[in-house]
This record gives sequence, C-alpha cells and structure tokens, in this order.
Amino acid sequence: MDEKWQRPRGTQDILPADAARVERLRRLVSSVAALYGYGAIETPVFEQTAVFVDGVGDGTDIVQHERYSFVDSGGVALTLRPEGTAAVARAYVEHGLSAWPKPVRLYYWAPMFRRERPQKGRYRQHQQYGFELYGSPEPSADAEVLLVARRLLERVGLTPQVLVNSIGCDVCRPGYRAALVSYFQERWADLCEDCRRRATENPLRVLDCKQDRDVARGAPDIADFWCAACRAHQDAVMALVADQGLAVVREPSLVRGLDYYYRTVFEVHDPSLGAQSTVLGGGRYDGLTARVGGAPVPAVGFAGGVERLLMAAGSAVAEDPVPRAYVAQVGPGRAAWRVGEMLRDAGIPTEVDLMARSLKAQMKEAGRRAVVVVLAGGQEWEAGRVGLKRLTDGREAEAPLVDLTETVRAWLDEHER
RNA sequence: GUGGAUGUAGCUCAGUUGGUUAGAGCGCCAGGUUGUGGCCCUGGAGGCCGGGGGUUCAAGUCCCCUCAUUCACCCCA
Repeated sequence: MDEKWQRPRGTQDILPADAARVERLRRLVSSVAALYGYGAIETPVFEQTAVFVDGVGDGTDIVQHERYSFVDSGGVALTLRPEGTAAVARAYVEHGLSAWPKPVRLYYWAPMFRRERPQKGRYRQHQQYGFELYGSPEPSADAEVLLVARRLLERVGLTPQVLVNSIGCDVCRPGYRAALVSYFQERWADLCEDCRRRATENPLRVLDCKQDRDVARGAPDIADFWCAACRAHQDAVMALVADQGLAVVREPSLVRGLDYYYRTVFEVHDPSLGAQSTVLGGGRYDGLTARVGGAPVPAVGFAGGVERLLMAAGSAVAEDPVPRAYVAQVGPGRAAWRVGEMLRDAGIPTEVDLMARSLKAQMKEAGRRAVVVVLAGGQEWEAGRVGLKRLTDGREAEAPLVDLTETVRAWLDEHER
C-alpha cells in the first residue's frame, strides 16, 4: 500500500463493529451524567493557543512538546485541543457561568490531540469524556465527582481501584517542595538522568519515577506538610466516599502532570492496559478560571480515555445486537422492494437485495445479517401472501400481507427472549 | 524524542541452507436442475512479499535506508 494514503500516525479508523461499542459507551456516559445532573457542553476542536499554554501550564509536556499548533491565514495562533478541562474553563468564563446558580455541573465527550509517540492505549487523536463540577469548594464536591467516576466504571463492568492524594495548596506546597528539593540534592548521585532533570523542573514528579523506587520511597511525604485546611479537606473527602462504600487508597507518590491541580488529585488504573494504565484521572483545580481570564472559581473534575475504557471493559460494552429482517425476492418483480419499505414504515430494521442475486444467494446473505426472512413474489404474492422463515430456529410460515409487520415483529420478539 | 520487536491475500499465518509460475485456513464471489440460508463438494477472484537502494547468475529470504505497526522509556486519557 502506498504510504501516501495511510492514515496519519497515531490516528485510527473506527469500523462499524467498534463504532457501535463507542456509541454504546457514549450513551452510558450520558446516562450517568443525567443521573447526577451534569449537562453536556461542547467546545471547539481548536482554541487560541494561550488557552492551553496559560491554562494547562507552559511547563507541562502536553504544551511544551505535544502541541498540534498552527497559525491560520489571519495570523491567529491556534492549537488543537490536547485536553478538555482548560477549554471548558475558558467557556465557563466567556459565557459568565459564574452567574449561574451554583454548583454548575458539566460533562463533555470530545476528540483530543497530542503529538506523542503512539503505543498501546496512547494515540495522537483520541477521545475523552470528562466531568466538571464548578462552584463548590466543599469536600463533598470532590466526593461526588469520585462517586460519578465509580458509577461509570461499575456500569462498564469494572471494579475501580481509586488512588487519591492531595498535593496541597499555596500555603503548604512551597514548604513541601523545598523539603523535597533538599532531599533530592542529598541523593543526587542516586537519581537517574530523567529525575535530575525533573528534580529541578518539577520535583514532585520524581516521586513516581519507575527506576529510582528506593529514592522515591524514602522521600518526605506531603501528608506531613499539609496545612490544617488541606488536611481537613483531604480527610473529609476520604470519609465521604468511604461512607458510600467506595474504597480509595491514598497514594503519596500520585502527583499528576498538569499545572492547574490543587489539593485533591486522583487516578484509576487498570492493569490490563499495560504501561498506559490510567483509565481516568482528575482532581481539584480551583485556580484554573483565573488562568484563562476569569475570577477564581473552585472546581473539581476528571477525564477518562474512551479507547482505554473500551479496552479495559472488554466484552462488557458489547455491540447491541439488532434483530433484522431480510426480504428476499422470489422470481421476477419488485415485491421485496415494496415489502422492505413496509417493514421500515413499522420501524423494523430491514434489508433488501441490491445485488441482483439468486434466491439462494439472498438466503445466504439473510443468514449473515438477519433473524427473519420474508419471501416475497411468485404465486403467493399474487394471492396477497408472503412466506416467512426464522433463520435462528428454522420456523416457517405463510402470512397474508396485511398481517406481515405484526407477524415479523412477533417473531423477532420471540427470538429476543 | 530514545531503545527493542515485527511488516507475505480482506483477516490469521506458512514459506527449508537465497533457486522455477509465492501457499494454507478463514472470509468473499459463483455453481452443485426452475422458489428456501447454515453443513458438505467443486470452481473462481484477490499479493509490485510495506516502500527505496544494495549484494548476487539468482532476493519474500542477506545488508543499508525509509515508512508503518507494536512493546517499553518519557508523559498521560
């Protein structure tokens, strides 16, 4: 195949069978959203570059190395959306949603773009769903969002292992950061190359290094540095979810890579996904609206990868089987053509031959994609009757045309059970 | 961006130490008496062996480059 015509690296074509699973998951997400009162929001696929650079943080990998950015013919700097939260925050500010009765609950489902090296569960274009809860600084807001995540995962058949941490606030994080830096300076010789870089750029991230486990384990725990307010917040969130039977585990090394997080952060992993095991991740981001031109508004939320969730879900999110009817033309004429539209008038998914096939070939085709075959044409047709056959059990009958839709529906219903 | 593995039919894969017209299974199409699928039988279509260059009398097989896929690092959904 000429590589000129291959899809771009890290993108995917989703064929009908998989598209049906995606569609099914999408309905599931919106049903959970409805259950908790989250309204859908859609934002553009691209934004002015500053929305992500300032919103997500210009030190983060997704804005530093992974941006799909371009300047349009009018000279405007634009970027394909790499994540949803900053874009929603921009829309929240732009449309004055801070004037809406609080809290404001929003969810989205949208394609995201990051120029990374593709691997299992990681694509340059992928889809994310996300939930955003604006307006409440209370621990109950963090807890609700965690409960939404749990319900969603349970609906797709997973039992989530939720990892939680608090990365503190402006009061306590600087102290922790300083303690970490001096700890790493003492062990500089034990750090891997990547960690030395990280130790200066973003010391918190050395914690989840995969090589220097020992160094990370011996590092000071942020829990010992939390201010009273952060500690109380974290304790309350943990208590609230535990109250609802959601077991969460505090993971001291959990830090997340986006700059807007504040206090609560959490992730859900699934080991079946390999190295890219994060099914969903999120946290609190009270300062984000201020980064995109608004007043600060407290907010919490999370986002999850559609492809990863589908991989982890396996057959739990299966394609909906659609029981179909197939109308075969017997002999010459257009009987099948007419019966087809008749069945569709009644809302029954129906196919009719378009290949000028023999009856045998039509039957074969029906066997592949239908449950009930209607045989239209010939002498019965002249007498106002058609033949019926159910492929699943071989049942056959003849019916007057006037009763046809009723009979087909009954046969399909019986098959369903 | 770094490292490893892999690219042969629509799909899953054989293809010997380089040696004639590159194979199988599944799938697809047609037929096995005029109007009844699945099973079975017969036949058929479908491959610049990812692309380019090189070594050789000879390359799907060996070498180099490139593209893609994949796994891991990095990072994250």
